Amino acid sequence: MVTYSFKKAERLSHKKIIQELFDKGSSFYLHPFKVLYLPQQNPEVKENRVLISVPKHNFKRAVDRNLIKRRFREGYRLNKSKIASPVFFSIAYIYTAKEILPSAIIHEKIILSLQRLNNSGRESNQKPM
RNA sequence: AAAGCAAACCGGCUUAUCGUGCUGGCGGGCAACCGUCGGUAAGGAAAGUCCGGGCAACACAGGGCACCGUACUUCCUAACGGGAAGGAGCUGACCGCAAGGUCAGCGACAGAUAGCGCCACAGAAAACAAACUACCCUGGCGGCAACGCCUGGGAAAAGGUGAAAAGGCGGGGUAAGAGCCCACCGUGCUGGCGGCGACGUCAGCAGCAUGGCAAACCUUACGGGUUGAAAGGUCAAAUAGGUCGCACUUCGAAAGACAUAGCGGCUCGUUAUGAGUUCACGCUGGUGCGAUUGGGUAGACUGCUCGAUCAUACAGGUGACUGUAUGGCCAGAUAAAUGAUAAGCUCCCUGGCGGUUUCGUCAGGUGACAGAACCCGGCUUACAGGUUUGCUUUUAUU
RNA sequence: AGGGUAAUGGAGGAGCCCGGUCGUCCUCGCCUGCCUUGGAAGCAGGAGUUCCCUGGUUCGAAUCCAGGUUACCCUA
Repeated sequence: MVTYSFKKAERLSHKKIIQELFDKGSSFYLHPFKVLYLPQQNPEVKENRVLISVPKHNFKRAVDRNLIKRRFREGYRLNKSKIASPVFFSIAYIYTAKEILPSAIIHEKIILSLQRLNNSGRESNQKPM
């Protein structure tokens, strides 16, 4: 059963975890995103946690920033089942494009980024073994 | 009917699938939470943060100075720099021979005889006025004369300069002139009447001595305590500390391993005094675990949404607004919910076709400005399109 | 959420408080000429600015007032 929900637990909101993610996490660029990720150490966490950030510098109006965040959340919600990694990640998406992209493109890019995450997830899982 | 302007109001709708925050019922779970069925979920500006108030904490004898703000009058209001009505002024239109009147619009509209200061350039002169040209008079010289030159005086009427030239216009008067005198207008003062008042109006007096700038300083009147939900309150991990207990170890023959004060490099060391123990000298430490405690960090909860509330009706008031009655509950997020996709409808625009004023139909496009963050009242700014009302213009019909 | 500062030739700055001969000045840059075999330096001359925008006050605004735009900074 594929669930399309997007609950609070799947959102990254703890200051310390975010700080750790930005300090230690790996990253890659995939237009229009910069993606940071870090395998989670806490064994109680049973799902991936994600945050989306849209710089105020690029989008002055709050309406535009909200629109991008909503399109991202929608795309992530529909495609998150494609994550097939054995470890759970903290993920940060930073929207680096200067213009507002349509939903279809954002969704497509999210799928691509999730596939790359899967690859790095297998690697990090094999290393400690 | 169309176009323009102004004001007020509105600011897409429906369905399907998936999903989000808050919340009620039921079921499951120790709990966190999960499932399910319901309810509810952004704006007219939520924006800019330009004013005002509530609320909260702290401060606070009274007065003055300084600083900041406001500025026609009366009223509305919790309050305001907001609003309403009115006054005076300016602008425009219309009516009228004119005097004037009506309508609409506009504005930070106190004081320049309280003081100090500034008024570039030009111009003779720019603020206790002033004689460049032209004007008038006296005297002298030249000349037949007209007149010219020089000296002394009168005079602000004319010229030109300037943003502004010292009340305006007309008449009298004069050598020429001058509020020097007079009428009207303007200005100032006094008084009567009307108005709560700004002010209006009438009468008298003053011959005018005293331009502008206060959005320069300033004066007068009135107002202003400071800080803002990151306020404030409650609970409270971790870490270090205080106290108590236990265990181990160290010192000592034993008691026991305490108290007070000072100093320093202040979780500790050292000095002094006391107390305990010993005849006396001397001695009066440390580690670990557990319990408890004050403050309080991370974090959580609260503040947090029922209110100067909304809708309707009636009443009062020219109006802003107020009162009464009945009914309603209308976001509470916090790395920050209110969305995505699809279809249809509707509105507007463009084009084609049929009718050819309205309209119908097909295809395509478009739907703005913009996202609550403690809450209200305003102001300002942004805005596709629509509705209503008023005014103006044009066309058609009667 | 609350608060502050700034905007002037191509670049940086002064001028603003207290309005006028201010689009004035300084440093660098640019252009032309001289000098040099040539270049640099130097010398002489020149061009270039809606003083962020829109209104208002005033005779007159870079300067005073109001509203707006943009940029930067501070408060956890």
